[in-house]
Amino acid sequence: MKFPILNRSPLFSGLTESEIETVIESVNYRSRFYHAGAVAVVAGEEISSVMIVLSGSVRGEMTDLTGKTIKIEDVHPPQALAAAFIYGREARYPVNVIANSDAELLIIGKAEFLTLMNNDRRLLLNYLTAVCTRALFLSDRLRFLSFRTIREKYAHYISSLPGAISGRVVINRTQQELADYFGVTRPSLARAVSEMESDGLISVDRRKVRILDIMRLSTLSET
Amino acid sequence: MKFPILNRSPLFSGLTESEIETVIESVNYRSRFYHAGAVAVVAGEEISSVMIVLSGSVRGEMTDLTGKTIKIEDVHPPQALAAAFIYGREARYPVNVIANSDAELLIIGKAEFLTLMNNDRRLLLNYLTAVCTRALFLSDRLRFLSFRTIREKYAHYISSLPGAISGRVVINRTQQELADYFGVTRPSLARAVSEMESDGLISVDRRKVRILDIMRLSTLSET
DNA sequence: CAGAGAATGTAACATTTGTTACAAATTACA
DNA sequence: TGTAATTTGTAACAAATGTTACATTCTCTG
Repeated sequence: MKFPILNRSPLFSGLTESEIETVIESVNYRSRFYHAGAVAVVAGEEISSVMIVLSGSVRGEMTDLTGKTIKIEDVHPPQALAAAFIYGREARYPVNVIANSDAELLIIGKAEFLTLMNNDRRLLLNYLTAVCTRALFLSDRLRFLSFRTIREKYAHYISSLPGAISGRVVINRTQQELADYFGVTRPSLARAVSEMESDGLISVDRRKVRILDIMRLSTLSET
Repeated sequence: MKFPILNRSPLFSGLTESEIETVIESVNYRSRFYHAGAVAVVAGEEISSVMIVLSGSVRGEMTDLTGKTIKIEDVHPPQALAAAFIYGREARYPVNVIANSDAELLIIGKAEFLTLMNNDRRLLLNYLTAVCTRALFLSDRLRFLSFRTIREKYAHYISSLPGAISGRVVINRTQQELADYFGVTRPSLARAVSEMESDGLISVDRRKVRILDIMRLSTLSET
């Protein structure tokens, strides 16, 4: 098989190796090598293809007006670049894409990829699942960042956990992870939580939280 | 035609009235009436169908543990409910959906809708465009909410406008809209902007902004 | 072109969060 | 089991934002 790594790609899940090969060979794909440091995509460039990392790794990087760069994220095989944006209206790459190491990308025109999905329901469902799951994730993140105060975020968060109705929940993240999820600093989160505890809203033992005053807690989630 | 409103639905754009009718009639759809106040969907319910508002209107509403409700948004014909989430992994409705007035919803099972898309490339592309555009929108919002300070958001915002390179940009939103977009209050935004002006970073005349000190401005966008 | 309504500028004070630093408790694992 | 690393708790001060209120400037429309 030409690109064995695709076996592990969610986009091709459910297809056998030979099916993947058949599918790929049925379209006008190309693969391109990039030396370490080479620019694969410039931010703002229109998205015209599906680009899948086959080997090596690339990173997304933003550049400001002075040329200073900020790394956004690494993309490893067999992930695709900006997968959830490809068919968006006037979709453009939000970041520069640069090879971390020597890397190879599989490139399939987006019209061709559409044809592939049209011909194989599994590919279609795989892609739809990926895009919709991404939208769900983004929407979920957005909800928490939209709450004004840390107390609101925390109240909303523990209310959505299983066990909230019984009044006992367990948070399965570290405080740091939760703080990152909320977009705040850890000490600020810790302070907000301990204040909620001294206000009698909750009682906290590390990751175990008891909800003591649902009424007052929920007034925090108001908009 | 049975559901003339679908003519104006982005999901069916590019199809003639009769084509839409043919498409719809080819699957197991149903339509359901809801009296004003009736609950069409309970939050947390698995998304098993595409639901399109045909008449009347419905609203998304969140309920907290005490039963208090917060209205999230109205959905009018011919919009679909949670369109971008439908094929997500274990996708569930994030909100309760309640009829504002007497309303009619068109309901097509998601497997059936998948078949429709498989059979008509235009439907497929319409849906993909909708979902990807939504992902783009969410991702864009998320970026701005992720910046810590208002100055950072503003700097990043004006840097991304056409004309930023030439140093002159025009913001085509009201201050209030921009503040909402950033998730801050309007007076806070106004203050931040006027402070940036007195710091010599920019010069502002209502919606017209001149970028005076790109270097210092861009250090604000660091992460 | 005048008046109403919308948008913007600004200020004082309250509240919230960030920053930094360190101690205490827990966990991982050699 | 003991030690290092991680995680959590807490505090003081600085910085940023929210809140409220009002003045000013623009814009639309009769």
